[in-house]
Amino acid sequence: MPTMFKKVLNCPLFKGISEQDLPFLLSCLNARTAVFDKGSVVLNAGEIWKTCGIVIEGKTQVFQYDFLGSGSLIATIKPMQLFAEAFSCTGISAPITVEAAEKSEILFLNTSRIHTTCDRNCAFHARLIYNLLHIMALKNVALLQKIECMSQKTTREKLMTFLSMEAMKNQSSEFDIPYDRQGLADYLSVNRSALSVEISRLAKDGLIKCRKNRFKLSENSPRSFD
Amino acid sequence: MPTMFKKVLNCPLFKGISEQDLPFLLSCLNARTAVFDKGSVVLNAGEIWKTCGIVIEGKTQVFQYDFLGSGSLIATIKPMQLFAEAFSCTGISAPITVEAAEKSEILFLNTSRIHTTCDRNCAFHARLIYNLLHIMALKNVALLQKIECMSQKTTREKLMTFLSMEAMKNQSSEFDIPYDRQGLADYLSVNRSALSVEISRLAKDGLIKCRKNRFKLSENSPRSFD
DNA sequence: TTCTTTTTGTTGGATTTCCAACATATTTTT
DNA sequence: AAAAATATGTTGGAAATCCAACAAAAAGAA
Repeated sequence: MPTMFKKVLNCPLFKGISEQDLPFLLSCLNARTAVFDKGSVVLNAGEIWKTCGIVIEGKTQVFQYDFLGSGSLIATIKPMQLFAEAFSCTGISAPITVEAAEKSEILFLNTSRIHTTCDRNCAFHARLIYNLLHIMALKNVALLQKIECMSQKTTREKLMTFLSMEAMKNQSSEFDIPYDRQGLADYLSVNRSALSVEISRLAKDGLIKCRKNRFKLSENSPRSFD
Repeated sequence: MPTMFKKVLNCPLFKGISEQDLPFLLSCLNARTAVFDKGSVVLNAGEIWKTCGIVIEGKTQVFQYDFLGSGSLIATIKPMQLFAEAFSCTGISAPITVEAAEKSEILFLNTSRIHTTCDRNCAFHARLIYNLLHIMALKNVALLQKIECMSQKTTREKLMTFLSMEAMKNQSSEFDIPYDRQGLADYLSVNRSALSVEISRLAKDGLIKCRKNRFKLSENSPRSFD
């Protein structure tokens, strides 16, 4: 456990929390850890989930099973990332299943203990609430951006919308994207080969330059960010 | 102002707050109201926004302007609904523009005052934080559901995913949807006429029954909820 | 009611995407 | 360095979507 303390301080949820406060805080949040073998189920769809999870070590994957029973990968949760925080806040039954993609150690926190100020009225509690709000707000923005990309009509527009956003984030017309081709295709919800075709076409039309994961929007592109 | 007090108590953000506490709370949150004429801009894209807004009366619309400068409607905000709460929590510059669709009265609240416990350590503050977390979590879930629908490959799958979710929410295989055909087409990001075709086809195939906005999933449909 | 306006359904052709199959390039392993 | 594995680019036909135009139905106004 103590070895885990130092790691967990890097989690955005505990940003600004000092190392000596952490043990109190974790007991306050009813924290418990568990280790899951590769392929085992961490959270089953349909359950009412009162805790959020933080991946300490390993990797878990979030699946959504549709009405036909076939599952699609929604997200991959890496160390220090949260999952199920939204569902545990709403009290609805989880529409997702979480599985360990490899042997993983998970830290579970009672979500309601985060926003319920405890008797001890600890100072770090306010910071924790701020952090959780911040994380949820960021996820919200990220989801909105994905929707904005996906709702474009053509693959070309989806791609340009995505690249414009990335340029904006990086404050530069030249930047690396965090996906490989298949990953980007999944994110934009288009066919991989169709995506490759469109990247080539945009390059041929002089709107972008692209080498591997590095893109550059041309100056004559509708908006540039130099 | 006092006439507005009673109305605002119905806003989910103030759920559980008593009428006599409200004035203190509003001053705590640096509340101010403003009236916007039809067509005027409430919030301009690019600004760093420190407040969230609540529509008291009227209607506002949220637009997202893409890299070509053409805007698409993201959401319509009706009385007692919040907007810009996610952006004001993150501190990023707003990627959206909010306009008054009709003459509207807006209540602005300093978001940071919500999660920063004030000196007075007021009891209702905890409730407010809980409410804000709940609202953001619900939005998060709603966005995830929209993404799940949109990421289906075919119009038929998009539609069935949406209808299954609605059936789940209503705990029944028969339910009303909150969109007309054009609205549903926009939500799923498909062509309206293609949507109509698919609804007819699903009905012909016996998977659903549909009359106006009322749908019924058939018993032989992959999942039913009776 | 009748007329007008709005919403929804239907059709066919143009356009776009998907998909499988394969070529080429890049990375990793031996 | 060679071989294997993985990632990316390219092609053409099949399938799905878009789109405009119009028909039918429903809702609202006169």
